[in-house]
Amino acid sequence: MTSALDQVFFALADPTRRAILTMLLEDDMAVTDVAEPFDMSLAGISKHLGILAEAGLISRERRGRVVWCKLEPDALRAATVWMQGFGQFDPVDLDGFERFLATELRQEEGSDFSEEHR
Amino acid sequence: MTSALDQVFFALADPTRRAILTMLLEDDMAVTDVAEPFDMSLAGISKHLGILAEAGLISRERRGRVVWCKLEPDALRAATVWMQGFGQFDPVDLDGFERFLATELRQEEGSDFSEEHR
DNA sequence: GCCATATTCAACCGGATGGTTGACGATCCA
DNA sequence: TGGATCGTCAACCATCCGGTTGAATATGGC
Repeated sequence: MTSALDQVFFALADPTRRAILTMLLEDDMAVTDVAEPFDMSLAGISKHLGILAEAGLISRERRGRVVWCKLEPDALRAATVWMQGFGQFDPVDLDGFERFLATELRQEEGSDFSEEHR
Repeated sequence: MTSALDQVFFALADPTRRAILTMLLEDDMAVTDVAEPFDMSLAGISKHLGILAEAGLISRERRGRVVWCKLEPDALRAATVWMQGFGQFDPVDLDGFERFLATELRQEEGSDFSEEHR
């Protein structure tokens, strides 16, 4: 039996999947568009999306022949609560987040997301 | 190159490792005592501790023949900040944490931590 | 109906994970 | 010195992960 926490943390442990979540923060996206920046087969991305969906972090809705992916940030709540038990952290420091995202992206990108995710 | 975020989330994705962190919330512990509640070899636990230490979530200090494990909650900061970018969550709700911990432990324990972690 | 587009499924592969056991290195104590 | 305790290391094993390719399944447009 894998708990919800297992699935969420596991999903977050992969840089490609975190990058996808970050992209979805901007707006809902079609699978093909999600895949575009990555140097990976569409099937590969589809698997990652499956894992994110399984963890509840995104939802997928087919509209026509396009499957739209939508961020479901509520799935992070349990994990956040769990982590908060380990210390008082600055509540919602969005500037800090921006800075952090910037460095993470710089780390994980080549020119785009295309190289060395492992 | 595995980023710090990779390592932290990966470390948190395992219920045994989360249980260890929860135990260390109470107090520093010797490796043998950490291992005691689990139905797993000492070497197995030692590996988990290695992963937690690698992620910076705990530190280990040998004093005499005993190795003491200490929680290092600061390692969670980056991960927390990252997650906070995805939504406003209740700032530091310790009651919620207690409730959550309770259910998690109920889920993961048999009578103690001894059965079915996978 | 037919072809192109969008996405997933299935099989496969190398490498990583989570666990084991057994030997080894340290340290304490009598 | 010798024995017991504490912990890690090394080798091994089954399973899982992240990726691939190629076929299969919708759906839309002409």
